[in-house]
Amino acid sequence: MRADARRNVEGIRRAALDVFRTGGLTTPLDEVARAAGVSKGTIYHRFGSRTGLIDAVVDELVAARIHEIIDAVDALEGPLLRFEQYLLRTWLLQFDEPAANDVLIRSLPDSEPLTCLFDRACHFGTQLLTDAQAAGVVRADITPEDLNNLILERGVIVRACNQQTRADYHRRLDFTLRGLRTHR
Amino acid sequence: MRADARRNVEGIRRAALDVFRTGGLTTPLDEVARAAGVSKGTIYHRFGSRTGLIDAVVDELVAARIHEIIDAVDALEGPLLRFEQYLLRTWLLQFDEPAANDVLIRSLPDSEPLTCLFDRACHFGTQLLTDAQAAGVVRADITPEDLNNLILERGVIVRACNQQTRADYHRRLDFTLRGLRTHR
DNA sequence: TACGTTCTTGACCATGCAGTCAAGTACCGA
DNA sequence: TCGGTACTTGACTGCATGGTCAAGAACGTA
Repeated sequence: MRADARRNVEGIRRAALDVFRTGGLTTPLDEVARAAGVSKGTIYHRFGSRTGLIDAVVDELVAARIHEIIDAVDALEGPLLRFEQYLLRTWLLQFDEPAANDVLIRSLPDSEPLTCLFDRACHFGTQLLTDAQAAGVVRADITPEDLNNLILERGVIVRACNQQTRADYHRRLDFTLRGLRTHR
Repeated sequence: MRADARRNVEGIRRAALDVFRTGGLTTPLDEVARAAGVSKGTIYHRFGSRTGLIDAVVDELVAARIHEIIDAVDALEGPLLRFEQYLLRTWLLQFDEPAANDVLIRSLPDSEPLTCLFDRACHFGTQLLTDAQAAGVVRADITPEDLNNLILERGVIVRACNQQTRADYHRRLDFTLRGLRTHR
């Protein structure tokens, strides 16, 4: 690969990271091209498709964030705390990072590393749910699909041009969490 | 107005009711035109704009449904029951009638009758919330804006190509409702 | 029936996006 | 320095939408 081509590929990757970070993975590729100082054609030539470009950046962009959550929650004690913190942190990530949200709600043609990432998170959540239910602190009638749906819903909400402040968003998450606990 | 014109206006209105009922108020006007057996131009000539057409059908299409809810809830006793039934019925309406949902989430340039309809529902909800809070059965930290937001969120969710069955949707609404009640 | 007025048509413009490719440009080794 | 190959460009097609308007069709009255 020629020197200028290598430079361009790196430039596009960096531009994509930047643009996707703030705008999500569905941002028009023209914007990435403009940010990288190349033409759209170059992106397609180098990465094949939007999906190809996403694959090339998704790890650096999103994977770390999701693994952070899993690790942080894994360090906590108590089934209710673990379950609720997992949801809470995921929901906040969805608010803060449109790109992570796109992965979590699968708003894209499933690429391989993306699907893998999603499945890992999904599996972890299911385990937390099961544990919390076994301990009797979370409603027994919640299914793994419900959990999945709770994250999906939040993603859709965040996406639809959210005008609420982060503080309000955060405060309201507590309403939803309370509805999942068991009560006498 | 000529006889054929009057016939067309009626046909368009009926087609719009039909098409909007199933597809929501943002359905392409070409579809309405096709269903009415006229060209798109005729709709614009007769109703001025999409908003004009909506104004001409929104009452027959949506107003009745929303008033039904208000009346039904108003006949109930008990602040918690009233509050929860209002939310529940509204959320189900949003699932069942995309057009009503469009009104509730204000996904359109606000036309006058539409705004009026929305405000009425909003005001009624606020009253129910206040009553329920005064009775101590609903969390005191919920604001009227939160209530509004709960409906908005549900609307956005329903809109984003919902694959869940009505039964699942209904079942999951209970999670959210539970989160609004007071608990020791 | 004939003609002016009302009405309708559908091709047209504009916008915003994905994705492609022939033609032109830039690199780099000989 | 030169030439061939690698690379880039940006104009193009295609699609879906909202909305417009000159020209032709239909009505209904005289």
